[in-house]
Amino acid sequence: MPELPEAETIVRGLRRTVVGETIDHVRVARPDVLRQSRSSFAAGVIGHRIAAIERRGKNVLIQLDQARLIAVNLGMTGGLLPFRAPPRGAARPTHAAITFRFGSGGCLVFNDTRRFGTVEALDETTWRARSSRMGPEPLARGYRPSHLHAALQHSRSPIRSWLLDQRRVAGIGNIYANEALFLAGLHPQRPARNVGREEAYALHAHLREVLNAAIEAGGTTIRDYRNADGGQGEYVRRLNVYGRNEEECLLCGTEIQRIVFGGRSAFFCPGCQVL
DNA sequence: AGTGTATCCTGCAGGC
DNA sequence: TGCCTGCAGGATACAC
Repeated sequence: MPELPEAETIVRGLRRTVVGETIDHVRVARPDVLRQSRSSFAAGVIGHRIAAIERRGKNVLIQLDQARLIAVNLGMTGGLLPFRAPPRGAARPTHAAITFRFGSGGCLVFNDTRRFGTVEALDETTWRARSSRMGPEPLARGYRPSHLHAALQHSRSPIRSWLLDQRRVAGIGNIYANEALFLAGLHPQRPARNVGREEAYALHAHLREVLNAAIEAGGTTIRDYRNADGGQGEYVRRLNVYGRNEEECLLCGTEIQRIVFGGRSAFFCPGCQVL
């Protein structure tokens, strides 16, 4: 589910609600989302204060005191829901996997229907090593079009697969990869190394444009995704190709096509994106 | 270095 | 109504 814009929306919501809270207790309802034993996870979080909330790619980072943090990968259906008091009745999350209880009486729930998400307590050093294996942040000021162009030249893989690889660029998933490729006029199966300078520059600009616009819209809700307030992402209204197969291209009227490669659906306009 | 396939899960839509 | 198939914002491991 959540890509960079959805993770960013969640991060912004949590900054307003859970920073400053102290974790008094943790309930692990679904141990399979942990990447470590229940006991080392509990030992790594209990008694710690939440100092800040950050994002790296699609991961939400809950920064704790004493150089520790909780790294949350949201997977396909994961979400982080803050509550001022223990939720009752209809407000209760449907698939609570981990619940962090605060000294204030509030709590933070990692809710994940399919449980492809992961939650892990780490120290900063371990996280930094992990983070160094991920690609650059596409929205970072220092990430230039020339960097994208240069990196593309090393790979024969289809550009859509290249964009989904978190080791190459961090945070891009299937929705925004497809949308940016449409705006840049690039066929999803175009070999990365064949993308010319001008095209790479256009892709860089459209990637940023799509990600920024999606953040502004609060993300994209297809079915599961909800922000920290339970609201939906409005970017779904601005999708040009994702999920629009057999509909007309909004630019040229050609029928949007769906193909499958790399185990994922790709959506494109055969008129605007010629291989 | 690629690709295809399978795996981890649940839920929903569509066809019959 | 119910059963079946296919599909899903992700990540990884495997064989070829």
